[in-house]
Amino acid sequence: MAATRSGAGSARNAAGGTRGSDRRAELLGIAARLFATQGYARTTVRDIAEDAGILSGSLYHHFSSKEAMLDEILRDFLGRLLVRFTEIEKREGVTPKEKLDELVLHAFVTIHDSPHAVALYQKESGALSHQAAFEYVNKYSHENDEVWLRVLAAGQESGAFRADIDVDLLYRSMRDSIWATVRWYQPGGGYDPAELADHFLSILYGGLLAR
Amino acid sequence: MAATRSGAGSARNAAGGTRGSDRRAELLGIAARLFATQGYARTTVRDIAEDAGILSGSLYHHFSSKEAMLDEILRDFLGRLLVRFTEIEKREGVTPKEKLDELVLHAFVTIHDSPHAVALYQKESGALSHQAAFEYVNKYSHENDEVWLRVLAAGQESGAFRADIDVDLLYRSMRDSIWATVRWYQPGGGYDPAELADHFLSILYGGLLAR
Amino acid sequence: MAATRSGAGSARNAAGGTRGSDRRAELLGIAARLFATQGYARTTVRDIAEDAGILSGSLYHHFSSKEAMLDEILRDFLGRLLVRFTEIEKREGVTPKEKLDELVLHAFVTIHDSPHAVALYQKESGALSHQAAFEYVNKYSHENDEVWLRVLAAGQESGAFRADIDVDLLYRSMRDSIWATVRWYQPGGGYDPAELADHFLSILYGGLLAR
Amino acid sequence: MAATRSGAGSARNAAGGTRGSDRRAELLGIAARLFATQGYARTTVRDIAEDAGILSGSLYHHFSSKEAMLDEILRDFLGRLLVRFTEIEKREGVTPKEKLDELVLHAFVTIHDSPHAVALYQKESGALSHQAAFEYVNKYSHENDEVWLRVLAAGQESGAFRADIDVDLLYRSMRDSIWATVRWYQPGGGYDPAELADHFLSILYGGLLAR
DNA sequence: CATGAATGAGCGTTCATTCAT
DNA sequence: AATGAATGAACGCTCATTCAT
Repeated sequence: MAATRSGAGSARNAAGGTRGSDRRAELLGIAARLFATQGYARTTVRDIAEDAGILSGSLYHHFSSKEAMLDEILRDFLGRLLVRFTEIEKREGVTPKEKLDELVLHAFVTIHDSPHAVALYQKESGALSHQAAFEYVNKYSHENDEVWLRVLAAGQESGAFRADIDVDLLYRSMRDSIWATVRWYQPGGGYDPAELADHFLSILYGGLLAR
Repeated sequence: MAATRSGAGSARNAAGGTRGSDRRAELLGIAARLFATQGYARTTVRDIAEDAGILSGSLYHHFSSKEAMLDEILRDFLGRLLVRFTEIEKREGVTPKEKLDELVLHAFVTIHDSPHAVALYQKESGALSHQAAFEYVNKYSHENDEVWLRVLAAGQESGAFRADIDVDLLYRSMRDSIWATVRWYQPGGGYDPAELADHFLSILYGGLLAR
Repeated sequence: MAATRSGAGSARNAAGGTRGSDRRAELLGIAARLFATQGYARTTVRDIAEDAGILSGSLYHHFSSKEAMLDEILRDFLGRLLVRFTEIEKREGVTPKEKLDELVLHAFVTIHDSPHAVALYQKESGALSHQAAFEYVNKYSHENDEVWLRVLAAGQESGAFRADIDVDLLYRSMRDSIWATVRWYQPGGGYDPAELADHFLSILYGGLLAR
Repeated sequence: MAATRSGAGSARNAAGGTRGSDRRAELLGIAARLFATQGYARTTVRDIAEDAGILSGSLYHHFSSKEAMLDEILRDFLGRLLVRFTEIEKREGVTPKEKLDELVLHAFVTIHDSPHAVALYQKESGALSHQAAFEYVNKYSHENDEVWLRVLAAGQESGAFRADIDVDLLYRSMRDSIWATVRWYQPGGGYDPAELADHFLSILYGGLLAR
């Protein structure tokens, strides 16, 4: 859907540049911020329109519905994420541990770069997962999960990671603890993504106990 | 609050049990389940009433508002939690590591016993934290945080836990990863609270790397 | 209706005195006060019940509906008033001016004795006058009007009152200005009914202009 | 307030008239009529909308609440009234009696021109006077009272009016009897405002008694 | 007599959406 | 592109009333 629309957008604007597309992106940015901050249900189309300096009816020139905005934001976000994670997994000549390092780092970088989309996904994916129109959210999520699980399993197989660990449980633990960071993370607020990744991995790899 | 009311109920109703109180509790249970499942905003009072087999107006015989139901659920849940956590921290002749074991175990037990209240809190506390009427949610949360942070700090001081770890970051990591379990945990579905606690602590204490 | 009910009441209580009747009167007093103070529509049966120390459902043991309470209050009030006004008009060997004096005095005395019923009537008669169930309010009011108009006309005929005055307009003026007193009159607050009557009549008879 | 808005309206809409403002005014007129006829509490927003040929929700495009409609009606009415009364009081080279003549005449003209606003004020001011949001009603009322009281007192001081009269009582009498006219006054129904004023003043000045 | 749980209709209000201009 | 008036469904809530206990 994101592709369809942005295709239509650029078709309309073939000569004049991507002015329409810019406006779309701007509006989506506003929507993402509000959805992330207040929750999708609590955010009204009037909130979004007001923030953009137009009337709510005018939003419908750009998007067919409030849900379509949510859809576009999530589809774009999850798509990009999967592309990057897959890229990391596919890297050749790289150990599973190094891949895990990269995955974790990229997750924290994503939180830094797209905090609203991340927060939005965290907040709403639960409610969305039972709606037919958002089937793809489950699909993307599942594919992302698979990447991480394969890397963890490869680490166990290679003997780098402890064999007595349930990778399913471990992965859920890691995932939740990494992505939940978005709730308190503030760009330029004491930690940068690399530091967070380092710290997280330091505990993960070495454990809490002193030796 | 629930205790107060059920106390009043049984005083009035010494012989026949606390029938009125039971109804309240029943309705609160339904509300908690729906709030947790669909989100507070998406749950209508008609949903709750229908589930209870009455009309929406009849709910107001028991509760003054939809918000009052949310309030009672959260207050009760957070109150109980703080009492238990504080109890664990205050235990004498117990090492910080043993206290942490107990805290983690109790968290997983709480997820098992009160999954709806936990999920509800996870979902809504963010939105609630800016509302004056739910100030107490922040207060309780903060006090719970303090218990865990003191135990972690004591562990560092005693030399049991690594000194090079930022306890704030560590605590957030642990907290998010433990409580997020509620999203997928199913009573009687392969794991019990003790297993989850053991597994979690095993990774936490020993780290992921094989030796 | 008032007669019917109070008849039924005393029949029920032939042996045991008028205990039931007292309770009725007490409840009607509370209702009258609240109707007068807040308006009929703004007063809920819960307000009345709460003021009486019972639950709203229990009111229906005494009265068949909220409207029945209003009905009984108004019927009683207007009935008594008409009896007294008629009595005054019928007095023999009394001049029209003296009758007018008496009517005015009795009006102020009524305001003193039954402020709630008066205020209630003032407030609600307009809305009631178009409802079939309250036809009798118009009837009573009209009969009261007729008494006053006959006395004023007799005064003109006797030569005591100016002949160039439109008695209809005059009566409405007097009526509104007398009964509106209830809005600010406070028993024991500086004026008593006789003073108010005197003052009112002094201006009415003598005019405002100095001579 | 109406003036402000219609000003804004015509600025936006210089050529085509104040269409938006007209709609507001039209809706306010309908509301005023219904509030006056049935009472504010008994009038539903659905009544108003139906009368205007729209749905109740559509009213909220023009007004933020039912109360806001009441507010705008009353504020506009009381504001205008105070302006006119003050204007009359301030007139130079005019005796107190002549000022009183003008005040009375203007009151009857107001009843003729704005019967709904007058009736609405008469009916609801009592209930409103205890609500913080309608504080201004008391303020305006009190200022209007003061104008009349000063004119009456000046009349006494100048020797034109009887000195043995309690102006407070007199004013309340006059006020209630004048404004209550709205309950039965019908434009084009036998009396015009000037006749009513003349008749009222004739009795007031000359008294009822024949000489 | 009174309780207390429940009804059912209706209320003021919100909000995503439509559409003529 | 945008406006602004309107829709229609739904929402949280109120309240007079009923009735089994």
